[in-house]
Amino acid sequence: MARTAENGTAERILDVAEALVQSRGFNGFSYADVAQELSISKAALHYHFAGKAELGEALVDRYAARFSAALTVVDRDEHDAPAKLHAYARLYADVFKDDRMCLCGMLAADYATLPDPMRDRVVRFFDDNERWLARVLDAGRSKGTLKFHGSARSVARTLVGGLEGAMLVARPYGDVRRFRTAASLLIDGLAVD
Amino acid sequence: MARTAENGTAERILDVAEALVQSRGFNGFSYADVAQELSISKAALHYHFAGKAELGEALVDRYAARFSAALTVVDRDEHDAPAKLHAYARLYADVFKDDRMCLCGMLAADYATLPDPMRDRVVRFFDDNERWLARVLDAGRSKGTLKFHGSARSVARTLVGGLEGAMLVARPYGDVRRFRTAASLLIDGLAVD
DNA sequence: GTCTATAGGCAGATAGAC
DNA sequence: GTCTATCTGCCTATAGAC
Repeated sequence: MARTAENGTAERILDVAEALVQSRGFNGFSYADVAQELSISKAALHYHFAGKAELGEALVDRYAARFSAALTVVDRDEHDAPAKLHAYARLYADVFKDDRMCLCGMLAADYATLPDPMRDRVVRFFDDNERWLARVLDAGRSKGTLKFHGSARSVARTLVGGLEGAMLVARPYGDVRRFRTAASLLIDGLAVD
Repeated sequence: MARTAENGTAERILDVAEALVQSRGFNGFSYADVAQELSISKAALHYHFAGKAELGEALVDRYAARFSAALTVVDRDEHDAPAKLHAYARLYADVFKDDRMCLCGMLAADYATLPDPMRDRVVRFFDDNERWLARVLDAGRSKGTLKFHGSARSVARTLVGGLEGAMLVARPYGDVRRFRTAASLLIDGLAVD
């Protein structure tokens, strides 16, 4: 595989940084936090990621790639639109652990303070999600398994916002059920009677 | 009125700090930012608010009081449930200006890093909102002007989350219409056909 | 690749004069 | 009430040894 040894460390840095950003926000964690958690020096972090901005970019890239891969799996495993939507909501619910919320939802809150390259990536994440959802919604309406008013794109945006917001508000209560109930209501509202 | 002169400064501090927190988050602004904007010294800020934590508490208190007062006005001016819900959504839309989102939505993102007194106030804000909405929803269902599945409390939570999330996601796009479209879809889904 | 040491800046906060 | 001056600590980042 000719894989260099540094790969392990970079991944572990991303793992720790990701958890920190998801729970504390981009301005709520430091290189020192990551270094301490991994028992390495701050300087070592700078070897793998030039600065916080570059670490942030890598964070969103990896998160978006994983999410995209998960959507591909959903497309492969679920064949009707309602099932795809429930699987989609489950992806969000899986994120909701250890005080975490969606990485990009958190970064949307931090948006005003983010460097441009990170901003672009966050917007692209939402765009990709909306596109995927709009496709599922359109297919469901055509097949008669879903019904809704307005454009598929509008409903897709409402769903993304609704799920992100459900995580945001559920987190202070530390209660996953709060998220799941909201997610179910959002999606069941699209079911045919 | 026997109102002391310091009142003006404290209010202006709160105004500036509020705007900063709503756009940058609680960890994204500093006493120096507020001081510079008002052309006063950081030490002057500490005279009015002992520390950042106390400033944060005052911020949420004032915001919650204003929101509560606005809900009272809605109750007085609007008499059917659908109109109240639309007025409620308008309160949110009014907040969405100059890169701002709901103060408590932003603080929900920062929740893991907040001091306890601020946490309690944020949760209370959401509780109050849910209680008000649940009351409106129940009344609307009884009167036959609204229809929905599940408990009024669950739908209330879904609405709060949906609206907060709609702001969160619309902000990176700097597009109020994105928020309004989502808000309309959420509320129109409760209308009787 | 990882370390120690350190630079340079900004954070929140305090002391004491006016 | 507001100021200047200052403290302490943490932040991101770099230099240079191993």
